[in-house]
Amino acid sequence: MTRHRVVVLALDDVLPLDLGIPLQIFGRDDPDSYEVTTCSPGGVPVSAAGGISIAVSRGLEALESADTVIVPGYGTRSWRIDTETVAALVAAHRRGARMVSICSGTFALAQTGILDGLRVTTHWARAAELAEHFPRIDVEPKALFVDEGQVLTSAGVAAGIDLCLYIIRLDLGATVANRVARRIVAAPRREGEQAQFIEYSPVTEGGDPLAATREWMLQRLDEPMTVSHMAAHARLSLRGFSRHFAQQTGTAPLRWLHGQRVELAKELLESSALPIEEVASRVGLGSAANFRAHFKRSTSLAPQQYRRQFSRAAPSLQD
DNA sequence: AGATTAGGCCGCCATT
DNA sequence: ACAATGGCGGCCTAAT
Repeated sequence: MTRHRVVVLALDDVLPLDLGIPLQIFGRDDPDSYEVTTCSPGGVPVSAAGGISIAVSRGLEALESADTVIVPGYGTRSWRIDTETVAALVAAHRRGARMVSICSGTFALAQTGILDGLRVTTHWARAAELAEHFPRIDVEPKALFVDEGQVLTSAGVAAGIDLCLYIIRLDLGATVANRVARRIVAAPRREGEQAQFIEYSPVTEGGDPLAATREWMLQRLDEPMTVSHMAAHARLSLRGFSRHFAQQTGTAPLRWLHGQRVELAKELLESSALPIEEVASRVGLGSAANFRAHFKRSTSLAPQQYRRQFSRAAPSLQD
């Protein structure tokens, strides 16, 4: 059997985690099945990640012979990609190559037009942005991953693992997929249509009746919110709500909310190039000035400093 | 930066 | 007697 050529397109200089996932999953153990390489626009060297040593840097011409193209998350600076990269992706797709994205990698595929009319997903914090810029795409914010046949997209990096395992199951069957899952210590299977937030909330033990209200709050982080609103949603008195909330989370409602807003802001700062004002409004902290104050208080870093810190090359992971 | 105002937090107590 | 509740008021925090 000829080997199936998997080409991972790196759009940032180094992205150990996202890039490492397909390398790990397709790259070892099954040398008879997959030949895995990386490439990048202009052939700029890419650090291997996750303890893998198979990364071979090539330019976009590598996409010409790919059977599967995987675009991992990228874009700490901007999600725009150049026209050569777009053309290479379009050509690969037209040739029949299977197109896969992980996390914000979906933004690259979106620019090529090959997602138009299809159901896709990306990281939940950026789903609205994707839908806004690419109105012809049907963005499914709650899926872990979406299989549209030739095109498969996945949410955050954890969902990228699920998608890669799913693809191996399609190609080589459940036995091989389960063996790979065991090797990388992943759950052998999570369904693509399962709600995406599950991976972000801690496991809820029994006796956590406000979990639904917290979830409801998380989905409305960009809107104004008062404790009265929360209490109304939970159908409790103000006093009762505060009391239960504190008991279940260890902090008061507003404090918890602020914490969540800052967490979302970190996500956006790391994974997008959105201006500070836009981030401020998306996380429900109103003006940029107010946002800065909050952000600095809980991270002791200004938003821009934080972003800079994370757009630098991250340290390589070992496995 | 300081003042203003709305809203939040929490101890306390009467009620259930 | 006990536990949970909900309202009140004083003090604190957030936001403009």
